[in-house]
Amino acid sequence: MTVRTRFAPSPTGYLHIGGARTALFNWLFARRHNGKFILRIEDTDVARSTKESIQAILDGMNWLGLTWDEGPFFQSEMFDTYRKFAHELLDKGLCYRCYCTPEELVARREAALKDGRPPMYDGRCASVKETLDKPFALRFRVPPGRTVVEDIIKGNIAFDNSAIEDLVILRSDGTPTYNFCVVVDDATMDITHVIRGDDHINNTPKQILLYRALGHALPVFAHLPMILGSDKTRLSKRHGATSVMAYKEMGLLPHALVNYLARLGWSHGDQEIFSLQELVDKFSFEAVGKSSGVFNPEKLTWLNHHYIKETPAEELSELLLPFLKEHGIEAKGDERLPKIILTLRERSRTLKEMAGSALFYFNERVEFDPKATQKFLLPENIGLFEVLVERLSALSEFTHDALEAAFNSILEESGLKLGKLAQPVRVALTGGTVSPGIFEMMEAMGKDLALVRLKYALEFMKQLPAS
RNA sequence: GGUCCUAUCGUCUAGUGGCCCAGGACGUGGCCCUCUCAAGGCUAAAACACGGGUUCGACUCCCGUUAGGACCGCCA
Repeated sequence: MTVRTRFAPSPTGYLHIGGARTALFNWLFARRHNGKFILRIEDTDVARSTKESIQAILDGMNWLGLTWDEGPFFQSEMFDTYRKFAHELLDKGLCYRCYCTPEELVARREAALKDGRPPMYDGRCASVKETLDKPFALRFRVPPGRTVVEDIIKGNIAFDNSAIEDLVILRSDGTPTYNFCVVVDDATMDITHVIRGDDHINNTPKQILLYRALGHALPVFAHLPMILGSDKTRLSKRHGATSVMAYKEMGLLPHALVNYLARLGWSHGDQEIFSLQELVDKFSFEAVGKSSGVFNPEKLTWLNHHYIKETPAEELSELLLPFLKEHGIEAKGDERLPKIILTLRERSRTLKEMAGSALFYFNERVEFDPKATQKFLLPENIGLFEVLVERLSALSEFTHDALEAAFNSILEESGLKLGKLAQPVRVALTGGTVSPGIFEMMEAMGKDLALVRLKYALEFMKQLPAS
């Protein structure tokens, strides 16, 4: 039997971190076993589902590379199927008409909660024999007994059916409800492994009962532990960005997120870095932990930095373009870009950061940081800069090694240490005191721009009142 | 209130009865390297929630306590 897994988000918002991990584990397991990964949109709540959300989820999946083999299927297009199955159950007496109105139910639930009783449906319509001329919902008749969920992550979990209420499977407006749709879909789509968050554990016995009522074999269940925020409550906006696409906008590489998410709840010895292929080869539920985990943005950033350092400069060039554009820089076609990136990637944890520190390579004129100029662009350096401009102008090759040689000759003649020359030059070229190493930076910048800036700094120093 | 899940450094985790006075990674501190900032190398501090069993021997098995979390809709 071929493995079939599915990811079934409801389109009521963007793809969030937790959903992405669920999708990833489904995808990984399917790939690991040469199975199929199916995407199904659970949009039975017509009021809350939006087209934008569907697109946002698809975008998130595509960005992460979680490609699906079948779908996307939409539950809203399969209402007839659910109705058919629901009425079959009604014919068999496995469900019944419930004439209670939503208002009555809400009132009863609140009263029960207030009295400290379980807010369960009391089953009062279960014994109504005649068919009334009133709107009704269909409720599943939960049989007595015990239901055991065999979960390959959590182990066996037993539930007493008396604690499970007769759930509505078809609303009074004829639309089906979640638990019923899930079962009908997973059954008809031949899903072999239901992999989802462990917030669904309490739904599982209901679904098992529904499977049995439908006469269908059970899938294997795998309930993943939750992802928590720093305060150990369910991850939400309060904890920072939860949208997958927000991480794209922050300049994360998709594989960094994939690697991070995979390691959150799953492990393979002490290994931290995994290629996609390694993930596929090594993934197994035996190595998935049972306890929830706290989402740690710092570690994600570390991984991102790692992958930035490993990505070829040419590839990074393409990825960096939109981030530069945000600063008004159109760098497409700029041949210096790969070299520029090589100088920056050791010190950029995100693409956004990289773009931010690349600005001085592009802007017409550098913006002098007053503190930096006060400390380094001093009149006493005028002579030094004049010699430097002269030597550098004469260079036929503006490369790291040639520049280093030119600098060294000046240092030898003046008896100065590199730091004495490098810092003023750095300020002249970048406006500040922090930058990549000056030789690689100058090579990446190009001779023309470097000389323009050195000359400008020279003028700047000459304007200064002599101390 | 009920049902259910979980419990190793701040965080992610290794550990499947002796290899553990508990290993790795992120983060944090120190040192080295150094033209600044990084990167890199070395190094330090940092954990088996608690109490009972079982066993020659428990981080590992069982039971309880405590603490966290999730769920209890004609939402998904």
